[in-house]
Amino acid sequence: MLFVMKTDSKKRLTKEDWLFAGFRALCDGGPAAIKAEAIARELKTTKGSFYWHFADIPAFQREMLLFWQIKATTQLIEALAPYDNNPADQLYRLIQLMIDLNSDAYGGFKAEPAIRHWAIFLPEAKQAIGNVDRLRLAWLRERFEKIGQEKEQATINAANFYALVMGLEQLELHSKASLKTGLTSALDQMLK
Amino acid sequence: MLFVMKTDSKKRLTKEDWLFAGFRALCDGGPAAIKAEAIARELKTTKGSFYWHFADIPAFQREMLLFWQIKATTQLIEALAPYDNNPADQLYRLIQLMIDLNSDAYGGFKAEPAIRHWAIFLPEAKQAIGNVDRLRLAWLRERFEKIGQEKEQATINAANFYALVMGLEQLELHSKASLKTGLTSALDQMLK
DNA sequence: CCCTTTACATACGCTACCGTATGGAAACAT
DNA sequence: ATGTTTCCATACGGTAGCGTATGTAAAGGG
Repeated sequence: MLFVMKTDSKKRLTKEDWLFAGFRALCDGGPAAIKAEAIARELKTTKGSFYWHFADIPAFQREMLLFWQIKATTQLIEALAPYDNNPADQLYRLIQLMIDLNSDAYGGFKAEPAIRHWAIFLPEAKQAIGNVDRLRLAWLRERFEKIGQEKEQATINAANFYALVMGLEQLELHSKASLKTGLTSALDQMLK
Repeated sequence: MLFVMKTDSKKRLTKEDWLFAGFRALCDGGPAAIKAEAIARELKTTKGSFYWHFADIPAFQREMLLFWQIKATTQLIEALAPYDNNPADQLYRLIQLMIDLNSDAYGGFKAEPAIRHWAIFLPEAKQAIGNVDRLRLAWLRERFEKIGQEKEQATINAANFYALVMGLEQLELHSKASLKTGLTSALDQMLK
């Protein structure tokens, strides 16, 4: 059997198993749901395992954030690297990517809104989000500049485009279709 | 003495006192900080008071959401009603209003981001946010239509403008100045 | 096959919060 | 003043989570 179940038929757990379970908890219960005993029950084990893999809850949270941070920065940028010679195309492709990612990413959970929320109150999370945002914004700004915009306008458009995606993501009054038309419309306006 | 302190020199508390304290707790500790005993300490009283004014925590949360919902819907719309004959002007004025509101609103706390993220996990909050969003979006769409845009484009622009504000609000990489130039730039593009 | 390392189970004391019960003080009416 | 209502304090039992300590089973090297 090549494709084994992730949750079942495995006696010993890895750190990653715990981290994934942590993201699941975060996503459907919020930051307050990141609790050793509760997640242990979900994994059908005990917190003995948790305290073996992690020193304590804060350490666990730090590992979660680090894990996410890496994924969140490399993922999109790598996926769009092949089209690096056509920046405008990259931006339009990005829209579709965000939409797909938003519905089902990271092996079954979309963590970004939850983490962004988490960041309001946990300084560690705030820093993680900050890093990710800066990196993505720099990438976006680069595209707008490559297209030929002045630095100032490119910066504004990058921030606006990014903020728009973040905003639409949480409004949740979007069908996938209307989300795409909205973003496309905005991007059209930005590219004059 | 006309302007007395809100927090001090008052022996008996009102429901509103508790609600305000609840918002303060929400804003700097997150939804998990909405706890009867903790807030009671903050108010230098005991939870006896809490359980006299409110049945339990969920009831308290519902009252918080109701309170906020009313403020959040009436506040901006009323403030802009005087300029109802010039929709474009209203939109540009709205930008300044949002900026001011974002820095210090509702008597010292800016609750919206916290509530918006609260909404991810608490259905009651989700509904409150939904109501507010719908009402604001309808108002925005009306402006764009009055300016002369087709219904479809007006709907898109309303959603995009609103989402942009929400997104920029949480990016927190904005000075007040850059926030204004960003929003103004986007609005310029939307009004062709 | 034994023995060390790795991974988990169980039990414990501790703290923080919930919601209830009940007593009592302060404000108000008459 | 006295009774009533309004508001708060205190004490209680219960639950849930944290982190520690210690026992124990499963892998893997020699």
